[in-house]
Amino acid sequence: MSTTNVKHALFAQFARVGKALSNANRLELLELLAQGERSVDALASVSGLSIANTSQHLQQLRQAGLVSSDKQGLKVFYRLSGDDVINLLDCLRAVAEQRVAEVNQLIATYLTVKDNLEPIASEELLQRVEDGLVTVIDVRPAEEYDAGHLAGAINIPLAELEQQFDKLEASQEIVAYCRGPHCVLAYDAVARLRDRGLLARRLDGGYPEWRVAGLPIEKSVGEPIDDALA
Amino acid sequence: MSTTNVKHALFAQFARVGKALSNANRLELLELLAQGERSVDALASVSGLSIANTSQHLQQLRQAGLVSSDKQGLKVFYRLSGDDVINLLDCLRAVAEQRVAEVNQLIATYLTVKDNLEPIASEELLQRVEDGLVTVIDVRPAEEYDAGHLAGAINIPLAELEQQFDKLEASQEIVAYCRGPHCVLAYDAVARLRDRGLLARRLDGGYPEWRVAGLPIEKSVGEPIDDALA
DNA sequence: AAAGTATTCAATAGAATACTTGAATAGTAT
DNA sequence: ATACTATTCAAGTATTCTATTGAATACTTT
Repeated sequence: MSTTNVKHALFAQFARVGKALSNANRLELLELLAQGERSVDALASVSGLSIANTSQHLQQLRQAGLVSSDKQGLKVFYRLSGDDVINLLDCLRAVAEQRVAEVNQLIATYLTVKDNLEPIASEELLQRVEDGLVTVIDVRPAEEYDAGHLAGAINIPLAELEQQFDKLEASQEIVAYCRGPHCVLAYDAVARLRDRGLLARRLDGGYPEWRVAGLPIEKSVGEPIDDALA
Repeated sequence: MSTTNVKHALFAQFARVGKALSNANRLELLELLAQGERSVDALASVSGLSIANTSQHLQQLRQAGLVSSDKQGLKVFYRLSGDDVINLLDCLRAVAEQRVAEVNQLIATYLTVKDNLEPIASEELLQRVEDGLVTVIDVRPAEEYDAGHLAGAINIPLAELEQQFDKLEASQEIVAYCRGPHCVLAYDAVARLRDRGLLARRLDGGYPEWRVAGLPIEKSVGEPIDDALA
């Protein structure tokens, strides 16, 4: 193989990974898998895709090396093949946020809450948690919380936010987080909390970023995410 | 727009960036642009693509926000729209290297030179350059060297390596670098130098990574890369 | 063994992509 | 003005991708 061909072959392999990232549904599946491993039908029901379609996208992701799978009994569980995949996704999001005008427009129009809503950084949050100054809420579905969450966070799925106001102390600042840097759940939660007069902010990043950074986490169960628990 | 639609719209925007990374030729163009800005026909002739094809790929990259362009006289010059794009490309390469078996096979079969050929890290190289312990050679074409290179590096394009052995001191270690982490030029140069009995290593990363890391660089001219100089 | 469940496979239609060719545009030089 | 150059546009073809449908496979439970 000539030098030029090696170069082309290498670019072609890199392009396989790029291709895996070129479809919105696959990106959503990757974000879901970043929360923890899941079976095909769990992924299908959460993402809203058909089972067959989900299966095919997962196989493409596997061929690109981004996810791995194994069969446990009847079900096949998929997971990200490494933390470097989470980094890659965050790089992709960062570039898109920086460069694609529509992203900022979407965020500005539908997600941003007014005034002082800069997200809080991980290190700062960690400090304030240790000092007991904030209440951290995880607004993801219960099964994702169970698969792993920030140490000290309580789970209030977005759907139950209104009913569980009593869990929150009005005097303390509240920090909400969810699946990742642009996950709508946390934006939504913060907006609702602020509507009720609470001091609320969003964590800059979600559970996967926190975990990859080596910050403290807890797990309720050691099991894969199972939507039947929801 | 509902919350779910916002989420899908965001993933769709991220996917636009992924799509830009899904083609080997576009990745090659991005690597070339990481060396410095260039006109369409310079990119076409270096990459071996037709002019029209190159132009169309560049427009896709521009729509994804990865490159920007402006017309100077007759020519249109393209450049990466930010250093975060270089980071994204490195993330992509790193994941591919880690996860796609074929990448390692290509590297192992065609690029790796035997024994102690671990690449040298940027910080280590910087130290050794300051101590005068190494000769750093830039094996890219002269026009890329002119557009920017590691401070203190001398330019010996790969094609001229054999003729320019006299520039190298046999007693000193030689470090070669080129366009990026998997650029074949540096692998090739190191292999040839070692064949001649010189102590040669490869820099871990290329000029773009060095520059983005904030390490010292030099420029011969402030101009875009023009292949007519070659 | 038979029935049931989870996943994958296979076939398909419609859309998108890559590359080529030749024409159109915008700027430069004579 | 005219010729020239660099790039983009437009059209066409072969290929690839997405999502759907229904069948096939593999494992579990009864």
